[in-house]
Amino acid sequence: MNKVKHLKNVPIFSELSDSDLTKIATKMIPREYEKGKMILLEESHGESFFIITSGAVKVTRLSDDGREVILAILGESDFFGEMSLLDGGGRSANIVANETANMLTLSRRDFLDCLESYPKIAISLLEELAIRLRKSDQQIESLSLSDSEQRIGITLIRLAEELGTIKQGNVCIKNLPFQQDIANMAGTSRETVSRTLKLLEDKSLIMKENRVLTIFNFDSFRTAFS
Amino acid sequence: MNKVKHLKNVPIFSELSDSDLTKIATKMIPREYEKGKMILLEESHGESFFIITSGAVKVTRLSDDGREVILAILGESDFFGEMSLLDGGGRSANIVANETANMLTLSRRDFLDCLESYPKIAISLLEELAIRLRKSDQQIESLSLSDSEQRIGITLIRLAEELGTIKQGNVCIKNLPFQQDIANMAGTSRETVSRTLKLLEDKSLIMKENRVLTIFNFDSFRTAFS
DNA sequence: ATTAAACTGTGACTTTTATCACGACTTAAT
DNA sequence: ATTAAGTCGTGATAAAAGTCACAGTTTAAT
Repeated sequence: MNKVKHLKNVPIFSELSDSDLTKIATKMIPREYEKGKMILLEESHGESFFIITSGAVKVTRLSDDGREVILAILGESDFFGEMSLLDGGGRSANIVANETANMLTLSRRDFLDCLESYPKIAISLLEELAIRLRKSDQQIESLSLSDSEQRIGITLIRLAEELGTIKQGNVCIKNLPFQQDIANMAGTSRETVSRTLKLLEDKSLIMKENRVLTIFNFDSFRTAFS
Repeated sequence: MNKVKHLKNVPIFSELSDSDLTKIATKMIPREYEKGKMILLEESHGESFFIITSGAVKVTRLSDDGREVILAILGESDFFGEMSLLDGGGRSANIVANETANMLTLSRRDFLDCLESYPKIAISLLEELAIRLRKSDQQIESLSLSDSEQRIGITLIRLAEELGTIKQGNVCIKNLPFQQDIANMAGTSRETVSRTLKLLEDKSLIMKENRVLTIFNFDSFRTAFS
């Protein structure tokens, strides 16, 4: 029962004292979702706030014809669900467990109470949303005026920041998402991802074998693509 | 000196009492910006929070080669500048007066003080950011999987919601932005906007003459494009 | 270890959309 | 009223990227 330990890693809770965290922790219910299981549905009104304690989920939107846009991949200590709690709107994103994932959940009421009682949480959450909005704007920019190679490069950077581990300037992404998922993040087709990864490998910017991708010299890779 | 009146129209202040608003209003400094004047620069650290009392501004990002992506067009009672104040990050968006505009401004310190002193403001602001994030996600979706006709349609909807007036089911956008601006919002080229507007006019979905565009049957237009 | 299912690489073809070019039209200023 | 600058319409062309098809690999399950 080390809920408090998990909470400390979550940015929006990091400024609270242990005793406050303990109080909040008692209200949080742990849940487990198997790989592929839908956690939030597009049409349902959000009812809970979720913190990921292990595993990963993908945040998607589905078009009428079934094509999927991946907005983000979230991992340990990331959270979600706050959007529908805040603005009451349904139909935001779908969230699916990308691998078996454990969560701590907080009910709508308890979540809103927290915001009222601990203004620091509200302010931290504002910071977090501001950062996300910035990232969204960057992505809009990249989708608007980059070619597919740039977009895929930027997507690899997003993945590296989210899932990668750094080793002497190179970043290693274990458990690389499938090409189709990368395509859905970059707004392009699976085949184009395949060809582009090859191209980047020919340019010696990346290396990949099976599900592991290494970006050489991450800093210069980053400046080259954004 | 009717600052309070203006503040009441701004969603994030709407829940406060007149006396609180009066207190806040004394800290706000009015400023005027002429058409074309840059209000916030990409590289500068944000120093103020702005509320638009008249006129309009456009929020843009510029790529290295000078191409512009328009993220939003803001009008009366909209606000901006809160992002850099919240996360301290520089280099978010450029903001330019699209027509001569009047603002009320609040310094970084006063703004953050407001959030601490009036938790309601923080919560309202959270709602507002959640709504914006949702819109951004929608735009990412549309950029990812729509063709240019769809994207332009969606852009017209955004413009109509922001700038339009409703008349018996039709929406009329006076002061339609130039084709180049529409192109920069929709992530396409000026020529494609020209051809597409013609196409929509041929389909009798819209009508335009000079700087005025009318969308017929806005509801069905909306469902057709989103 | 075998098999089936899922994922990937790649060529050929097609579609979409950007770009270029240029004349026509508007608008605002002198 | 004339001009200049900015904006718009439209054809021709080219480039980028999507789609299709299918064989080769990898992965996971029995």
